[in-house]
Amino acid sequence: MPADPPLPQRLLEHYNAMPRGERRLADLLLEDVRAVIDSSATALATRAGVSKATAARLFKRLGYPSFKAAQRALREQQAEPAPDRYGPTLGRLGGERPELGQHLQAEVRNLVATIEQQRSDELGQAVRLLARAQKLWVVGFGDNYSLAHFARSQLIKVRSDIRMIPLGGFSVPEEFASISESDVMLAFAIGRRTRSLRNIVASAMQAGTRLLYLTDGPALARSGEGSLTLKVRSTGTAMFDSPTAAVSLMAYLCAALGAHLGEAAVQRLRRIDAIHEDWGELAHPLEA
Amino acid sequence: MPADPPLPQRLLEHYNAMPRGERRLADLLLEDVRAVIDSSATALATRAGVSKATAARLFKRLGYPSFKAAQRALREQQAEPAPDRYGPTLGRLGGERPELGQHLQAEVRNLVATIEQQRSDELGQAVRLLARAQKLWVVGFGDNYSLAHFARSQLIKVRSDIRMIPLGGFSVPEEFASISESDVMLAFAIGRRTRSLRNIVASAMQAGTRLLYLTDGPALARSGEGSLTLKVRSTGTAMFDSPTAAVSLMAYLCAALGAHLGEAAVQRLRRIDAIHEDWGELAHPLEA
DNA sequence: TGCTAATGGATCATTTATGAAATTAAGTGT
DNA sequence: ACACTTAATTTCATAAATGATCCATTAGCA
Repeated sequence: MPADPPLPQRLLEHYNAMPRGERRLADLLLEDVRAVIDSSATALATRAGVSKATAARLFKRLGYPSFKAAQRALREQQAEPAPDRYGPTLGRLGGERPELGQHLQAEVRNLVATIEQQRSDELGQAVRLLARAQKLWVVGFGDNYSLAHFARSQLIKVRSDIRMIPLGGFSVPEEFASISESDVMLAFAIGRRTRSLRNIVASAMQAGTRLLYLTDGPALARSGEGSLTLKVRSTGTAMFDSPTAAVSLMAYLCAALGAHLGEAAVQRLRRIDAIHEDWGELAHPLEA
Repeated sequence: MPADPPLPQRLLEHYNAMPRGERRLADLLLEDVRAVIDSSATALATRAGVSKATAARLFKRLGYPSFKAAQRALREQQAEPAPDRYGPTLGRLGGERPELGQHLQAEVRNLVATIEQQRSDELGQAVRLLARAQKLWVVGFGDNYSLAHFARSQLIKVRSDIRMIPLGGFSVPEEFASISESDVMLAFAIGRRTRSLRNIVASAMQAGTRLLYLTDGPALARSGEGSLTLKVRSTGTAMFDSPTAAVSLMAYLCAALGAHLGEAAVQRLRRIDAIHEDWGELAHPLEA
């Protein structure tokens, strides 16, 4: 019943005050608190590249009397009712704010897992897809729309001919009709997958368009020839999933595409900046 | 012509290797690079709560021969014709894919710094703002549109009466006219801030609307009564900044709002699910 | 031009952090 | 109950980090 703060919380609270070595270990734990439960202090220290002494000190700093005590406490916490998803919200109603530390912990895990899971050659292939597409179709329905919008807003800084689906209030099939074999479709399928997505993906494959498919679910079924699935993790702590890792991966891909395109991309960026500047001036020539 | 990397890049690169004091200063600079140009080393050190010596050492670590040299270099970069954010890219052109590991590290740093920087009472206040607003105006221009869209798509799952600005092809002032004192505006100001944003924020304040302002820059100027600025870090490793941390913070806020609203939110979610299901069935009753 | 104030850079004494090794505690098997 | 093993904790010498202080240089000003 004492309900001491969970580990991620404590890590956050003391993060600033930690010296380098301890921070190294803290970073590790932020990625994976379970490690404390499973591993020994020695193993932990080794994994983080610090000495056992440092590990001991960290747990003291966090307010535990010792590593052992911390481990015990955490094991107990772990054993307690495993609240999950909507259920718990119903259960612990009444304005209980979810733990920030938990959130961070989950996000970091997602991020690390997502990024580490990527195969270098696949990323390279993805970048090439994005670069060589004649037209690029960015697809995101429902909750995926924001993600798609983000992707497009970054990609358009670096190359031209990018279409968005769905577009404004326009009917999808009409827009989609102009897709061709030399195009590429970048489709987002995080969380709830809609009918529309399945339909359009199916149509695209039928049309022979190559596909770059970002999902937190299973890979594309018949992903043959040129199509590619990138998996991301989006598990959230409370109520909703979080597209953070997807955003991050997409940000990376855009940067990578920029680097890939090289001079062309840079020039495009410059042009965009110039126009921005002009417009800024034109709109309000009075501002300081 | 050597086109040395800009300050934030360097800061991130060396961040892990920095001892506590230098890190404190680095954090300050990541929030406000301009400080180097404007302030003296002494002032900087004082602001960060470290000694001059530490400041000097930091700049040495970053690869500059001295603080002065760094300041000079940065002033030049700043003064250059176009905002040369892309300079470095030009330097290492030619399809070099940016380092995945670096990206990940930077993202995690941003995340941790962003989350850790939030004050619990402010987050609580933010949630209350979101909860009590009669109407909620979600504002995001330019690159911030995706973010705003994401925010709205999550928030709408949990409460009603959320407006989006800008909306479709509609003129902003016309929409905005109906704002009232009992409303709240959630405004995103990551990266490039547009005229429109400044205008609308100014108008909102004038109208007495409370503001929740998410930014990677300086806080809102006259943030009196009820308005609130949440700072996020968005420093990217290559070419573009990354809104990852902002997305994550927003995801948290939405979850927190859900918890805050409690039963009401859960019921709303259920209703939404039900409708989804109905529609799904109705649209394609044949699918497995 | 010469004086003053301020700023940056370097030095060094002090504090703090760190790992190797010694010590203690907790098991394990006999 | 007794070695014996293994892991945690403490100790301590060393290394690193830090800030106060001093000196040199520059900028501002009369």
